[in-house]
Amino acid sequence: MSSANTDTRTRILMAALKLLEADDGSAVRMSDIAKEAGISRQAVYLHFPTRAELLVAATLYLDEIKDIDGRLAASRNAPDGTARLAAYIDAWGNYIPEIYGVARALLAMQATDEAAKLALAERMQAVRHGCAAVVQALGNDGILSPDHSAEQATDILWTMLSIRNWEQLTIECGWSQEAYIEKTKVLATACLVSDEN
Amino acid sequence: MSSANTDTRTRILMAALKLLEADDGSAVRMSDIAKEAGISRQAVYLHFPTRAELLVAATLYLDEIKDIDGRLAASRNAPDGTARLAAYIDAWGNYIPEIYGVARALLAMQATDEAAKLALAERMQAVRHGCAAVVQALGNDGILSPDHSAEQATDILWTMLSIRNWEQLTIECGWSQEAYIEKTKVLATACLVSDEN
DNA sequence: CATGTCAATTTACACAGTGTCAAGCAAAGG
DNA sequence: CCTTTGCTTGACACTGTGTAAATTGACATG
Repeated sequence: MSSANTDTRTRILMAALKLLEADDGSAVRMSDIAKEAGISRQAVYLHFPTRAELLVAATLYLDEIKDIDGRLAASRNAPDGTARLAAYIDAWGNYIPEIYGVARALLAMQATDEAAKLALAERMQAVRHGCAAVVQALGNDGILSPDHSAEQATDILWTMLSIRNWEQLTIECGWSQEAYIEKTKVLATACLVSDEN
Repeated sequence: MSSANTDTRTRILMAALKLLEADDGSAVRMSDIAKEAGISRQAVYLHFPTRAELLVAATLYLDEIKDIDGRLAASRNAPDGTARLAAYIDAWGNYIPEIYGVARALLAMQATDEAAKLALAERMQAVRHGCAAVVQALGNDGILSPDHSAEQATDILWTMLSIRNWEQLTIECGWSQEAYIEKTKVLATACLVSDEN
């Protein structure tokens, strides 16, 4: 039946997420996921033809659970460009640690697997669209730095908000999540908002 | 003989670098390197016990060839903090594309291989030291932004100059190398240099 | 009740890539 | 001439992914 089908599929995804959120995300094997889900390794392949597709499905499932769309959408209600920038950094920046385990596995896979690469690129493009909207709002307020075109400003914000940068600042440099958020707001403002005022 | 030994070892490293600089760096296998060097796969293992150690040796060899130390040292002669920041971004930023192939392979390996991870971390710490020196110079000139401690400023510059950011801006966003260098200078200045003056 | 279907199982296997091991060979140097 | 050094060939173990075939158990429908 379709519901039992969905249950097993969901169990696999939950098992994958649980393991990916543990310390070493990239080392999760199909057999580990199967064991965690309480089914055979081959049964996993009945639901997901490849490891890459399982990981992609896991990220989509995670987005659904965490309601990333709703959280990012909240930043669209901010009254002006500056508030919108801050709200977007809050929403996305605080989302990163929740998806880091899965993202890390996907990030590692993209080096070798084309499917993983495309899936990740697609998801990152969604973030880029959010950045473009923020830049647009800054432009509408007339406070976008004249140093950059809208396109360049989007590239800059998108790069500042990359998962890799979050990883480097929090995990490698030891910044707290709060410090990361606050500093990123300050830096993004310094880079994108014109200072005459 | 020791010289013949060194010759073969060097041939292996040159072969590895040649392949790693080609399009898909992470897919270079031990057998590919052996073939390129004109020796058997097993002979490679006589010189390098693991793939990770070969890659690490390749980066060290590349640094030697490209004289990274000399190039980074040049920035130490800059007259003031601002010039030193610009010189450092010039030196390191223009070095990145030359080592990108090898760096990418090492970056991909660090997800699974502890040796690769440590080697890369060590090399990146060298860059971080350069960043710390630049921040120190800015501090001596009294123009370091009061928003950040010296440590934080170092973390920020180091993160801005990461290979991942170069990759995202030039390869994914399509910026030219010149644009990357110029923009990075502007952004680093906006983030680190206090604007009262 | 018989039949078909569908999920999942077990077992087995193909394949790629890393790393190990053993035997042998060719050249240089005492 | 004999030993050492550097490399070769060939075989093999191991891990992890993905494929395939035969089987079981549940359940629904004629």
